[in-house]
Amino acid sequence: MGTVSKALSLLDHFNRQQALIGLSEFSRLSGLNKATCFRMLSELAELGFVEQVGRAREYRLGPQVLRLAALREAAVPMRDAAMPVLRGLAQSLGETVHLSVLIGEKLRMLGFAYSPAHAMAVMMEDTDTLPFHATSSGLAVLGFSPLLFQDQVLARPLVRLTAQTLTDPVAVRARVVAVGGQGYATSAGGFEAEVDSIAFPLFDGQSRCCGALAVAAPAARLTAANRLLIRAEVAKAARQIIALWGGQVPPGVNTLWQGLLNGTLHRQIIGVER
Amino acid sequence: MGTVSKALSLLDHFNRQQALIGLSEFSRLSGLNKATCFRMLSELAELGFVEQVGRAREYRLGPQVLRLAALREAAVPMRDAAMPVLRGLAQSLGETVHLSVLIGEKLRMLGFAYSPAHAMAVMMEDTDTLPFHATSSGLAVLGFSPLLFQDQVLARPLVRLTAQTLTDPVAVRARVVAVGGQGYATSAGGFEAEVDSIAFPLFDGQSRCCGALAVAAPAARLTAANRLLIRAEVAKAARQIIALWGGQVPPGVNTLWQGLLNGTLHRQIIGVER
DNA sequence: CATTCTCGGTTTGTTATATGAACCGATGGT
DNA sequence: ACCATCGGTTCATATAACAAACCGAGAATG
Repeated sequence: MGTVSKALSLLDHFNRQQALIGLSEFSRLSGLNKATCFRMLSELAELGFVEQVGRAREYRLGPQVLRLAALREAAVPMRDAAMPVLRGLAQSLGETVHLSVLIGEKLRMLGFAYSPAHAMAVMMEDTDTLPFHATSSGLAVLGFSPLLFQDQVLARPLVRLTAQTLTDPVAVRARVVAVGGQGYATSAGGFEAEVDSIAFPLFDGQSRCCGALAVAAPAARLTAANRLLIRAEVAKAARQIIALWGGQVPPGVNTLWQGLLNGTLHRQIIGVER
Repeated sequence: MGTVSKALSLLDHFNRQQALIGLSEFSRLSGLNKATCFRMLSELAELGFVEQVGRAREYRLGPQVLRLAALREAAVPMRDAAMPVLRGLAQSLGETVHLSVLIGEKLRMLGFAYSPAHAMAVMMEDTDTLPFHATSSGLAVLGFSPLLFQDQVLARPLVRLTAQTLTDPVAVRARVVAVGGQGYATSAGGFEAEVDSIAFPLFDGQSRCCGALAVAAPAARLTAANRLLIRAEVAKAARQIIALWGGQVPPGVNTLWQGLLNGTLHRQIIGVER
């Protein structure tokens, strides 16, 4: 691994829980020598990627990332474009919604939206990187990614997070194939006990899968009827986001999704008649 | 300069005009060897800081910066907090407003807001780094920075941008001292001909100057009366932003600003009476 | 008040890594 | 057919990163 990668990997240790990290802690977290960490952090600080704050001279992310993000959004509106859709979806479903994108070989959370509808909701604060094998988002992405990428991911150790987590590559592969056949993915308690989720893949301009949109809810609230409604709404929102991003849904997937929408439309009409 | 700095400096060549940069162009812009650029960009790409796009495999900023910016904003709301104030100010004044922060030893633009009030407005698209000696923002920051920092900045070559640009360190130093005495800075055509601006310094929690809020307008629209109104409004907005950032205006500056507000209040009353 | 942590930061010889000139095949314009 | 330029690669060389040991300061502990 090159020096640049090491330095920038330091930034990966920041998360919503741990916004402040000291030098020694960086050394511990990264496994790098303290002197190495120091030099890297000094360089990062000089460039504004981190800044030192207060009493203990701990480090936190610096203002430079804001500038770059603003530039990126000006060139390629992505987060700004998607967030309103997320918020709308969270509100209409009354459940937590989150959006993740493929960065390198990791699936990373780009944003989320809560609903105030219920006192109990799935929290996403501490989730940064989504395991492919244990989340509906991960399965959704795998389901529409090249076989080569699937193999790479499934070759990595599949960590057990709950009693329900699938840790057998063969079992996961089967799920991935199923996802590819139905156009979306579901997960039941694989990431956190009693939390189910439904995820739809997102596609870029070349119809490559580049992320996922997911709804996560307490298993108890996901009745069969709810699932149908949610599935349809998330599909619609995923379509919106893909459109906003200038993406292109692969034809095969498109027809799969059409089916879902029609089915729901049908049920909604029935619902009105009742 | 360390490798990390070099690699991250590559990202500085992106701007709103040039969102896509090829390998050779990077080499030219940065003065680094093409092979060096390639390796660095490859590493940056792997981490998602840049991504390669389309036909010519050119590079652009990647989604990773969005993630980091979202984290930073979650920890230290800054841009998100300030932007509404900028927009409000732009609207109420009918002029372009911009916000810059000190990153390392550079003053970099973090955001701006336009007003639709006039067909002719000052554009900020292509401004990335503000020269200290040639902008009101720069002078505002210098006016409230430690002497050591002032010296460092004034020791650098002072580039002439327009016929009005002050390029004599002694003259600039005099302006800086004056700024310190009046609590804000003005600039007339020093950055771009026929563009005047008024800037107020911003302060962090330790009362250190960390940026500036500025209004830039065509010189013709800045009548004496307008200047007074603008000065008061920008002062108010700067106060708001500082408060939102958890900053602290130094006592001396605070009394200076009080004077400005009172003066304007007086004039506003007169205006109403007329 | 002395002891002992751990903290952020620094030093130094060693070694691994970044560097840069030349090169390659592809592409596109003339 | 030519030439220029593109993104990307190779390899000997030199530079910059590395790890361990060391500092002084501050907080906790006795």
